[in-house]
Amino acid sequence: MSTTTRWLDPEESRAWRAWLDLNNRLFARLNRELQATSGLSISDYEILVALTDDDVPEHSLRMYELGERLQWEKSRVSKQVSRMEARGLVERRHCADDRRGAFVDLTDAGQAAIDAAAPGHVALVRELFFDGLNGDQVRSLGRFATSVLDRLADD
Amino acid sequence: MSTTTRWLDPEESRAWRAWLDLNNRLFARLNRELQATSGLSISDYEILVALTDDDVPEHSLRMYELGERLQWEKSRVSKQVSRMEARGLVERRHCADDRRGAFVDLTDAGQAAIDAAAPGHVALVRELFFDGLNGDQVRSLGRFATSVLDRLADD
DNA sequence: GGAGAGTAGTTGACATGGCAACCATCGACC
DNA sequence: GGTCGATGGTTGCCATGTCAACTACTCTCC
Repeated sequence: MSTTTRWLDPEESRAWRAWLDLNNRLFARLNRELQATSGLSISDYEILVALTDDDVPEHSLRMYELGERLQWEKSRVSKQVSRMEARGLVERRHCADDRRGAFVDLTDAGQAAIDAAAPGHVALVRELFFDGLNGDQVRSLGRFATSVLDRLADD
Repeated sequence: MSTTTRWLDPEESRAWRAWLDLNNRLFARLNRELQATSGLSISDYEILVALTDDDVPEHSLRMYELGERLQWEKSRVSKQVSRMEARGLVERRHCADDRRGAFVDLTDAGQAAIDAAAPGHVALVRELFFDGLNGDQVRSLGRFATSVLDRLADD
């Protein structure tokens, strides 16, 4: 506690600031673009992607499972689903087995929305993020992300 | 527009998801920690860091300059400063030269808050982010961030 | 079969961000 | 010196996220 702080050296400081800056702008840009072209927010998009994942039968998930997959708070899931339900992108359905529970079902409109939004979104991610990275760099980035996630695991 | 979408391959997809996940959790963790140990949010912290930067005379900046440095919307700066002013961390001061303008001054309490918060915050950034990166990797991460930022520049 | 712990989901209070509209002032130009 | 576009800042409205409390079940164990 009383140890002298090891501040970031200039190289690290630059890298850290660039990282912060990068993320702010990247997400802001992706969000704006998504909003402008398809009326979806990043959060909408993430829900829709989760529901259209290959291993999701019937495009339907329990609330809590959605939360686990996205690593979201349950209240966040609940509110996001409410907003999207109001716009007709998903529907809640009561769970017969567990009367506390609820399913979230993708609607046709939701499917249409993700179909319309995905190509442009992926293209932008590619353009901004992956262009200029070769295979090795993608792998090393992946390793780095994974190693930080490991250190974050003890939540 | 009618071109077939080039979806992300499995490697890219993993890297992208890991990246998203990483950022969510990293920022959440840094925020929680900062909040718990010093009662500051990341946004508070960023403002205080900007005001205590070496090249800032008198720990005082014009609102618009704060916005430029942080790359924040002006309304965001205004609101954040209001909240921090209410807690005594900064003060607004009228600008004599330009009667539209306002300075933001760091208060003693603000200085004390950043002094108290910085060591723990930096230590956590180091522990979570830089540990396990050698100098080469830091540099290559920095280059990557910079290259993406360039592509984002046309905002 | 009933008490109590745990789980699924919702809600309310609050902090935060973005966008657009607004006000006041500045500055350039006639 | 007056007009008009640009600039600095604030505000309101809305979307989003967190945390903590609350409801309603389910499960375990006696």
